[in-house]
This record gives sequence, C-alpha cells and structure tokens, in this order.
Amino acid sequence: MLSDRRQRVLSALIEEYVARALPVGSRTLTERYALGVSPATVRNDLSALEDAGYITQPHTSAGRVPTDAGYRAFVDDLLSGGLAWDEAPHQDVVDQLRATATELDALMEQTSAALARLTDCLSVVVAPSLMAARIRQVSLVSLSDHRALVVLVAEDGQVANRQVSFADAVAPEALARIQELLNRLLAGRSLAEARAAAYEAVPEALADPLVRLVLEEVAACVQESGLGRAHRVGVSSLLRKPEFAQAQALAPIMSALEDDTVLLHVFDDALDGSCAPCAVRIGRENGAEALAGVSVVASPYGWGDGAGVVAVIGPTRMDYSLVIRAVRAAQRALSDE
Amino acid sequence: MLSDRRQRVLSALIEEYVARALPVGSRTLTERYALGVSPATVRNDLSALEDAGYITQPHTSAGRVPTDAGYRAFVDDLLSGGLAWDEAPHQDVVDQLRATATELDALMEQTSAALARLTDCLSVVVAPSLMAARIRQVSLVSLSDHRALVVLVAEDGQVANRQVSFADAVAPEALARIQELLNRLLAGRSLAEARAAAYEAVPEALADPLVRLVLEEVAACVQESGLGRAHRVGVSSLLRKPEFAQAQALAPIMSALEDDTVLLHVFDDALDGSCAPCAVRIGRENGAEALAGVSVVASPYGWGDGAGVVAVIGPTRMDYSLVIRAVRAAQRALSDE
DNA sequence: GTTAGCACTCGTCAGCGTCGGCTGCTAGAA
DNA sequence: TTCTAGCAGCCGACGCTGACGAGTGCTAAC
Repeated sequence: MLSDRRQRVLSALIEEYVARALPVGSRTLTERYALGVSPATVRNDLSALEDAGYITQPHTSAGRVPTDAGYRAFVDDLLSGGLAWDEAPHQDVVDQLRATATELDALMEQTSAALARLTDCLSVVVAPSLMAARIRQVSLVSLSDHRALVVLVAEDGQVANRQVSFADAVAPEALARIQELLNRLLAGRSLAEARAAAYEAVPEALADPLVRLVLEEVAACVQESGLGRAHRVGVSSLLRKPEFAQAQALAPIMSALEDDTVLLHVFDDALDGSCAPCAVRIGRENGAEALAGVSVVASPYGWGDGAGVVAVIGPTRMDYSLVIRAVRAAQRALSDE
Repeated sequence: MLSDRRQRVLSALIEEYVARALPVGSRTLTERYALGVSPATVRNDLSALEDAGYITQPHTSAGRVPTDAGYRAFVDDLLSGGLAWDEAPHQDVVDQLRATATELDALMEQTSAALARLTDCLSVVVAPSLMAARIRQVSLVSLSDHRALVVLVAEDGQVANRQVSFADAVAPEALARIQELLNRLLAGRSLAEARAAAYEAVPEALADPLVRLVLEEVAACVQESGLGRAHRVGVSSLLRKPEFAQAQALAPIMSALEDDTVLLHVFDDALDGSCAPCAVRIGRENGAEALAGVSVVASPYGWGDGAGVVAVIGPTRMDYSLVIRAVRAAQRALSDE
C-alpha cells in the first residue's frame, strides 16, 4: 500500500520528530537520512503521506508531524518485522533486578524505577490480582477480643491482609479452628476454585456463621487486592517533555492516572483480546478521553486472569522501539520470579 | 516588634496573595480589608514590612509578595494564637475514614486522598516503620524446598513480609520449629527489644544457623519497612497551581518527591525536635535544595520512634490555616485506629 | 501619625515589519 | 513515468515601539 520509499520517509520523519520534537521538513530529511532522493521528491512523498492521514502540518509553511495513524503504521511495521522478540532485551537489567529483589513488592518497585529510567517516561507496575493465584496458607491472627487479621499467602509469594471485626468476643481457640478449616478449604486452590468446591468439600464449615464471616472477608480482600497496588515512577520525566511544558496540558492526564480504577480500566482495554506480548495504544486509541495525548505500552505478567500489568506511559512522541523492548524486559523480570 | 496594624496588613496581604496569586498593592488592601487607614498609610507599612524582610517586590511598580520569612511570621502567629487545636477539625472526615477502612493500607490510601482533595495540594502518607512496633506473630510459610516467606504481623495490624532463600533444602518440620522459636523470641516485643533480649532469653536459638539466617531476614524486613510505603496523591493539584504553570518548575520538585529516601529525610528534618502536633517548613527552610519553592506541613502519627508521617506539600503560597487543620485531622484519623 | 497629590518607574500588550523555513507548483531532465 | 531544480508565496517567530496602567516613594499639609 505504501511504497517502500514512502515507508522509509515516514520512519525517518518519526525518528527525527521523536528526537527533536520539532516539525520536520523535507530538507532535514534528505540531509540526515540516506533517502537517495532530493528534497523535492521527498516533498511529494510527504504530500502523499499527508493525504493518507499519516502526517499533518501544524500550520502552513511548517514541517510535518506524525498523526496517531502515522505512529500506528510505524509501530505495526516495527512489530511485524523489525523487532526481534526472542532476542534477550536488556538481559542484564533483567538479571540484576532478579538478583537484588527479595520481596515481590520490592521487585515491582525496582522494576518500575528501572523502566522509568530506561525509557525516560512514566512507568506503572500493577500487582497481580490474587483472584487467580493459588493460596498457600491462610493465617488468622488475633489482634484483640473483637478483631483479628486475615493474612493470605499465595504460592507465588504474594501476601494480602485484611482486618475482621467480630460483634462478640471470639476465643483464640475458635480462631485456630476457623484457621484450620480455611486452610483445608483454600490451600492449593485459587479463591475461585475454592468457592466452587466449598459447598461439597467442607459442608460443615458453612454452618458456622463465624467461618462465613471470615470467608467473606477473605473474598473481599482478594477482590480489592488489585486496587491500590499500582507503583508509579517517572512523573518528573513527563514534566520534562516539551509537549507538557505547559503544566495544564499534563493536569488532566495526571488526574486520570492517579485514579486506580481509571488506570486499571485503561490497561484492561489495552490488553483485551490482544495476544501479543505487549499492547500499544496510541493517543486516541486509549479508551479514556483524558489520555488522548499519550501512548500506553502495556504488557501482562504473571498467569491467568488476574495477571499483573507492567506499562510505560509517555507522549505519543515516544521511542516506541526502545519502550517496547524495555517493557518486554520488565515483563520477563516480573514473570519468572 | 511588629505593630498590630502592620501584623494585620501582613496577614491581609498574605490572604490576598494566597487567593489570587498576584502581587498585592496598597489600594487593593484598603479596598478589600477593613484596615481603617488610607492606601498611603498602608504604603508606609508595606515599605516597613519590606525593610524587615517579610515581603518583597518582584519589580519596581508591582505590588508586594510575601517572602518565606513573611509566611513564617504569619504561620507563627497562626500557631501561637488563632488556631484552636482542641477543636475537632473536620471531625466528620475523621469519622468517615475510620468507618470505611478495613485495612491499614486502605486507611492510609483513603486518608491521603481525602487530604489531597481537601487542601488541593499533594498529600503524602508514610506507613509507620515496624522498628518500634510490637510483633504479634511471625509466620514462616514454605514456598518451595529452598524458599520460604517470613510474614510479620504487628499488634497494630501492620503486616510485612520477605522471602528467604536457603542454600540447602529445609524440611517443613524445621520451618515449624524455627517459627516457634521466633515467636517465643519476638511475640509482644518490638524488634529492638527482642534483639537485646535474644542472647539471654533464648540462647539455644542462636546456635542454629538457620534461625540466625531467618532472624537476619526479619531484621532486614523491618529495616526496609519504612521505605516504599509512601502514598502520594494530588500531583495533578500541583500541576494546576499558577506557580507551576511551567512544568519545568515542578520537575526538580517531583524528582525529589519521587525518591523515598529524600522524602523521608525531609520529614525527619521537619519533625526533628519539634513537639508541636505538626511541623511547618516553608520554602528554603526545607533541607532539600529542590524543595526551596514549596512548603511542607507534616505531622507524625502512631507511636514512638518509628511513627508514620502524614504531610501536605504545596506551593509556599498555600492556605496554611486550612492545610494545618486538615493535616491535624488526618493525623487523628490515622492515630487512634 | 496620617493623608492627598504628584511625578516616576516599569511590566504588559497590541501593532508592525523583518526574517527564515517550508511548501506547492511548474518546467525540464533522466 | 519518475525525479529534480527553481521559484513564488505563506506564515510563524522574533524584536521593536509606543500607549497604558498599576503601583510606588516623596513631599507637604492636616
């Protein structure tokens, strides 16, 4: 559809624009990129690319700037051909992260920081939901007569906890009994499985209102485990981008990103139905209106439905090749733990 | 030192400047504030206030703007007299927070969000360190032959965890034995106390290299518990402040605030030696050079050395009265849990 | 100690002309 | 056909200018 040279012109224009954040003219392209043709020819190509919707002029007599569609074509090209998925991307970073992190939370934190530094964009790491994780152990720790703490440990080392309040005082022995029951019910299963199995497996458990109360709290705890566990690093990187020199341009974006539910929704949207190792959403492709000016490169990690998400968010004028490789590296670092 | 009227002129000027973010002139002050004197008199007062270093002119023939020292005088005045500490500040917010939060982490998150909304500034809540917290229970959960998870539960409901790797396979029974030993050693004590007591109380424990390994990990886990547990909410509020309209003005500030160690250091500095319910650091009073343009209102919550911190960070041109009351309310919400 | 009046300062803003970069078009070459 | 060279034209960036107005400091009078 696009002639080979025009594809190259588009790539060159994007590369140049990503690097300098200024509209790119025909002369600049011929001077800095070995296109083998004169500026006049490039002008014709640019005109054609503009007609096709890949680039646009901010105003007459300025150079061209890529549109969302232009970036999209560029990225599709990148993904289909150029990028070697199997090659270890930044393997050193992966190894280093793995070696130093002794806690899942710390690993997430450090990965996010490394990703932000590497890409000079905002990076987000969302902890996997516990919904699909297999439960290793449930502890019930008494805090007082009327309060106890449920602590869930998943097989991958994730930990979640939640307080339970009792209307009447509960003896330590009762807690121990409930704990034992819960472990019989949950150990080795995911919560979803356990729910299905509960009625047949351990019917006597459900007779006890205390057990049911605690079980409900466990469910609530798991449900909420996705929220409030997003690590964001690199806001200051975004502040330094020329497209956000006016802070008000960034304000609605940050408002959206500070809200966990919006963030998770954006990631769900981006990853939905895509089986590629990482999804790229450019500008208006993002569901959220506020994010029309940024691109999201997201990748799931972990397993199954409740997988975590690692993502980079930056201006649409980002170095997609670098970002995609970096996200992929982060995904590896987080997956095999 | 400052005559009563001049004090009032200063307060009026600050109030006006906080509201409009524009240099304030003598006429505006006489028109909007019942000072009972003419603009000319106010001009003399302004001149005196400028000589004393409380206000400054951005340029000749512009109005005046408060300096750090001016804000300082204003805040000292506020703290010494006007602000009724004992009055319930936003008690409804406190109650509402307490009612809905079922988890310490969630309480922190929600408190931070409420604080950011109330003050329209950035709010930060740092979890208390486990250093001073009494340990309720230690669990040792086997993840595989060579790995286990240490889970600490403190008496106030805080939870921390950390993975331990073993060089040789460790049997579940051995883990159970270590767990039992650790509980005998730690339960009801803070880690600091336990360390002191360890040698005499349970000498046989330290003979076992495995126990020592796990104990070391517990110590490391506690040590690190202060880090990576800061909730920040309200970056977008800062982006909307006129002083940060140029994003580059905010970039160094955000760089500093994104770094947990810098953040904790700033809070330590601010709270050091102050026994007031909340510390106010204005502009250059902050240790960190990058934070010269913002004010920090911080308050410890919880108990003892490892107390958590709740703080609001905004432009020096902030509504100190509102912010101080809000921080105080947040501190209450977090303290009595 | 306070006030009115006045001269002065200086940043802001709109208007204007120059400069330079980039385009589209057309005619001619490969 | 496809590419190239040259040219006319467009338009934003930038620097200059003068009018405007907000605000000050000073002085003399109350």
